Order: sequence, then structure tokens, then C-alpha cells
Amino acid sequence: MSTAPTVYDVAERSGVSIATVSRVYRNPDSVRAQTRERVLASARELGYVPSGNARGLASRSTGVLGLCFPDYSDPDAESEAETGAGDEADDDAAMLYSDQIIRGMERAARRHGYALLIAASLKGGPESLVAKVAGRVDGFAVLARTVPTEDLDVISRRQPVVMLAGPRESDDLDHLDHIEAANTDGQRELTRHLIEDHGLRRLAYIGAQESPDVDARFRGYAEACRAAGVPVSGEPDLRVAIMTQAEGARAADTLLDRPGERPEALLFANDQMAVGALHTLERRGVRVPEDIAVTGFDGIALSRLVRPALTTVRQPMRRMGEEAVELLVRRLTGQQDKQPVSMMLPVTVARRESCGCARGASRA
Amino acid sequence: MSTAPTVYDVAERSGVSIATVSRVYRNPDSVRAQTRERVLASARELGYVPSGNARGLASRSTGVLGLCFPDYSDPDAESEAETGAGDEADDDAAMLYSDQIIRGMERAARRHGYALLIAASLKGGPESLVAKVAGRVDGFAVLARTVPTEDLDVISRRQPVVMLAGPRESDDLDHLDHIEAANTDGQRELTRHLIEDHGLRRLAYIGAQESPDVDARFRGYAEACRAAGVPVSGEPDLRVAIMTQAEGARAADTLLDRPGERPEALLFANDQMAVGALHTLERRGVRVPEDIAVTGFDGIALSRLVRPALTTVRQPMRRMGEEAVELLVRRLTGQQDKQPVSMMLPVTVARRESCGCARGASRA
DNA sequence: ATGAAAGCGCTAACAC
DNA sequence: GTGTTAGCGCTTTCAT
Repeated sequence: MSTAPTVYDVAERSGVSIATVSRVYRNPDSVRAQTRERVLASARELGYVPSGNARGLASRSTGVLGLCFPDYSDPDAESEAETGAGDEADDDAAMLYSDQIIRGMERAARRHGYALLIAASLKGGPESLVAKVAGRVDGFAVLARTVPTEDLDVISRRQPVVMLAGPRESDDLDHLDHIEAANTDGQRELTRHLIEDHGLRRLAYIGAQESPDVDARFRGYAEACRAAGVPVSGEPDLRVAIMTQAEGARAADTLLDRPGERPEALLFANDQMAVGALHTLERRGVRVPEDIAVTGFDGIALSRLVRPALTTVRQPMRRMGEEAVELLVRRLTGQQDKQPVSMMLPVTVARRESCGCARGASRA
Repeated sequence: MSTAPTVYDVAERSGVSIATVSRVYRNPDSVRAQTRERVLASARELGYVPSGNARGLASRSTGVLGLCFPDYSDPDAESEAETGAGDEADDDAAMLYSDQIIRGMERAARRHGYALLIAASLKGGPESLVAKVAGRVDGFAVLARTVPTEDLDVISRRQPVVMLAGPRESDDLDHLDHIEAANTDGQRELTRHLIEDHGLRRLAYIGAQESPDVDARFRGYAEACRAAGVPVSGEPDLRVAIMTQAEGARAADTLLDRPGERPEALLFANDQMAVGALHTLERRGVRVPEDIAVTGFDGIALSRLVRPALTTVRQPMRRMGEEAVELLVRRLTGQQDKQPVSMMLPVTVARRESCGCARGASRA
């Protein structure tokens, strides 16, 4: 693997100038067919591949879009694999949030001729994640709360950045484009369903702390409660640190052990926690949904695989990824006015078994 | 979004040379703390982000690994969404082959400080997919049959390339590293199960043409048949063009309509086709597994969601992605001798309902 | 610990 | 249609 051949090598070997070699790759028609073939031939012989870096440097664009997302890996999800019956080591089935977004972005990017660079947060240093990605792409999307706000602030002055799934956090990020799901609407509707259709009134809400998404969802929950005359406090009944299965399992224990009447329904701010709770409830012999209803939020694949199947609010993550790319591309091609864009994608309530809705309704 | 600030701007603003600015980002400790802070400060003020391109050009490395995969999007899978009961528009649930690999690669890459560039094949031109990716990464993996063999041949002379899931096609690619799943072993074991444990003897195998993977699987099938004294021809009973659900559905029709005794089992070379067949059989009123057994290959999430759940062979795609990265990194750091590496990852047979094994065994 | 200068491999005017 | 010539923004010796 000696030194890679360059335009110069190819030019020399085919008796043309480097400019012509360059043209062959970027605008083949501007070169006489015969010349072109000659160039292509020697390129092949030499094993020449244009350096993306050099091209990017010279043309000031990379043809790559990026995505930064948090390290969502849920350790519990991994162990889920062992738990499965027989050889069903299917933690694979749990397609995450980020996987969906990646898929959506990749497709849309491809349609526009872009490749996708993905990177999950890990550590810090002056050389942060965003910086690394930002320096290599024409524009990128960031899953909320993945990177320090100030970093984004700085970078968004240089290139298009769209914030995903997280509401525009503070006012300093007002100028950032952002796309979110209708968290409030979804949770409101789900809550309404529990109250009105199932007649439940003693509800408990479980979320994380310092999450704008959770806040938005809780807001919907509270609104529905108030609308139905069900008492609510201004805060979730329980706040966990990270929304994993383990935490969901613990949360269920905590809530059941609290003095006073047992809640009739446990509303979790995401599916993973709800699944964890399902485990706990089964272990304790509490039947779902007969004794208690459980709901999640997100609509990850796992939510449909658990028994009872989880009633939840499905977020269009795939679409979010696509919209993000469309927006970035529009910015990049200048066909989008300066005004920051703010989209809210509609969600849908998936009524399944865990809330008491018809069993066996799902079918592939 | 005027011109982005460069090292020069930062250098000037903080009264140092560009070399120092550069050092601050690459090797912070080699600069006096006071100077460093000054540089970082002005960088922040200016909104400076190092250009990945320029860095890559100068340092001859990108810190990015790549993955090229075919455009696997199965149009049928999309429409599957509409088919689903109620609001279960869950084609999402079908986590593909490539998604798993991406996940595996991303994790492993992150551990080693690399980002991941992904791109699916689309069109041709002198500027092919590989070229685009190859020029921007330090090394990359390619899902078999995604790109022209000759392209790889050329590129692998410049940078590490590992071929995934496809056996080393021809001899010209002998020098390429490659990782594959134990296709033959898996299909042999599954076939043996059908024959010995379920006592089936009239089997039909359905694969695609010109697919090394399919060939390897068929080989295992044939071996198991011979070992059990079941007659087999040297060819799959049916070859389709692309292994989609639609094709699988048609294949089932074709096979059932053939004169002669109806087969007792349909063994498909992948899950998607098997799922398609399930639809056809249900439509025709043929019960699975009572009237006929059906099996797939891959172990995609969908295989577990369909009814009856599909018996299949699970490939460790996630792990394959991880191994690919490990290998690339080893090559990149020179801690891997010249010899081409060839790994074969073990697979496992998932016995579910469609072959006649216990119902309801699966549980999340 | 910091600076000066020479590229890295390509694209983009601008000539011819 | 093809060649010339500047850079693009950084890293990297080599000095100091």
C-alpha cells in the first residue's frame, strides 16, 4: 500500500494535464471521448481514486451530510437478549430511535446524492464530537441534547444545522432549524383514551429529569387530566435519571410500594421504561392490563413484541430523518429563506394490549 | 453564513502563528496553558471549526471508516405497512440486514475513535459509489455484490477493504479480507431439523440466481438431504431474480401449481421471500405448518412478527459489523500481517412455528 | 514553547 | 477541448 496515485500520476501516464483528469471525474462530457477513455484507463491501471479531502478542500463542499446522536445504547436491552426464550437472542429486534432516523436520513440523502456520516457522542475535549462531524460535512442534524448548546451555536453560523426531536431548548438557539414530534398532542390523546375509554382515573406519570421531550409529553398528560377533571400535580409522579428498562423496572416497584391506593395506570415517557415495568409487574404477579394499565411512548419495535403488547405513541422517526435531510438540502441550495424553520410531525396512538384494548389485534 | 474562519483568522486574533492554533487542536499539552486558552477563546468567538478536509489532506487520514451497501429497500416491505392491522404502520419493525451491520460498525468504530460514513448504491458513472466513499475514509467495508469487483480490486490497493457477507467471489479478489456467516452450516442444520425432527422428505429450495450466498446455503441444504437419503437435484427447485416478498409470494404459487406431489416444506434462501410465501399460502388456504412447512434465512425482525413465526437461520449481522471494524483498525494500525483474513461467523437456527415447532414459544 | 515555510491533492478561473 | 496557475485550510518538518 505505497503512496496513493494522484491526478499528477494519472495526467502524466495519459499525456494530459491534471485539469483534464479532474474534468473527467466531475464533468465527463466536457472532455473528448477518446481522451476520457485514455484517462480512465490509466486511472484504472494505477489504482487511482480521487481524494475526497482534496476535492472538498478545493471545492468547499463535501457531498456528505451528518448526524450526531447520543450514545443511546441501553445496557438492559443487551441483557434482554439472554432473557429471551430459547435461542431468540433478539435484542436486534429493538430498533432504536436513532436507527430509524439514520435510515430515513440515509434514504433521503441518497436521493439527493449525498452520503451520510454518523457519529454518536462519547467523550469531550476541545475536539468534541460535533466539531469532528461538522468539519467533514456540508450540514448536519443533531439529536437533541447530544452536544453542548454553545457548540451548536458556534457551528450553526458556518453551516446548516437542524435539531431533531428536541424542542428548541433555550432562546440562544432560536435561529436553529428544528423538527420535533407532537409530543404533547400524542400524550394528551393517549391519556384521554385511558381516562375516557377505559375509565381509569388514578394515573401515574414517569419521566426523566431535564428532558424537554418529557416535559412536552407530561404537559399533554396534564392537559388531558385537567380536561377530564382528574387531579394532577404539576410534576411527573416520578423522575428517573435515564430512561432505561432497568429504571422503568425500578420505577414500577417504587410506585407500587408507595403508600396509598395503587395507581390504575402507569404512563411512561418512553417504551423502554414501560417494558422494564412490564417485567417487574409480571414478577410481582400484577396483571396487565387487568390490574394495572401500562403505556409507553416512541413506538419502538420492541413495544410490539412484548407481552402484553405495549400501548404507546408512535413517533415518525424515519420521516423525521427524511425531513431533516430535505431541510438541509434546501438550505444548502439556498432555496430556503433565512427564517428558521420549525416543524412538528404528527404522531399516532397505537392502542394495544397493555392498556386494555383488544387482544391479538396485531398481525403481521 | 459568510466565509468560514480559518486557522489564520484564529491565529491573528490571538496573536500566535497558525502552527500554534493547529497544535491546540491536535496536541493541547504541547502549548502553554495560557496560550491555549487564548486560542480557544478566539476560536469560540469567531465560530471556528477545523476543516476536516484540510486536515485530512495534510495528515493523510480522515478518522472515518465507511460502509457501502446495496439499495436493499424492498418495495413490498413498504406496502406491508399498509397491510398491517389498524395503525400498525410498522414496516419499521423490519430491521434490515444493513441496519444491523451499521449498528455494529458504528459502535465498534466509536470505540476506536472513528466516525462512520454510510452510502447505499444507486447509480453508476465514472464516479461510482465506492469511489465516493473510498476517497473520504481510511478504510471501509462493502456488502457483497454492492459494487463492481474491479472497482474493489483497484481500491483495495490503496486502503483496507473488507468484504462482508459475500464469500470471496472470484479469485481476483483473493487478497481482500472478508467476513461471512456460516451459510452452509446453517442451512444444513435447518434442513436436517426438517428431515429428522419433523420427518419431512419432499422439500423444495428457493433461491436467487447468481448469488454466492444462496449457493452456499443451497449447498448446505443439498448436503443435509444427501446425508439423510432424501433425493436432491444439483440446483434449487426455483430461482428468482430478486429475493423480495413479492417474488416469494409468486414462488409459492408456482411451486404449489406444479404438477406432481405438493412439497411438504418450502425452504427459502431468505426471510423476505418466506414471508411473501406465507401470505400466498394463507390466501390459498394452505395451512402452515400443518399442510406445509416454511423456512427462511437471515433472522430479520420481521421473521418473528409474522404469524406463524418464521423458522429461520439467524445471522450475526451486528457482530459482523463489529468484526469488520476491528479488522480495518488492525490493518490501519499495521498490527495485522499482510495475509488476507477470512472469517466465518457462526449462525444459529431459530426454531419457531412455521416448521411445526412449539407454538407460542417466543416471548419478549 | 512557538514560528516559518513547504506541501497535501484537488478545483476553479482564466488563457489558449 | 485542454493547459496554467493559484489557492483551499490544514499538518509537518525544521528552526529558533
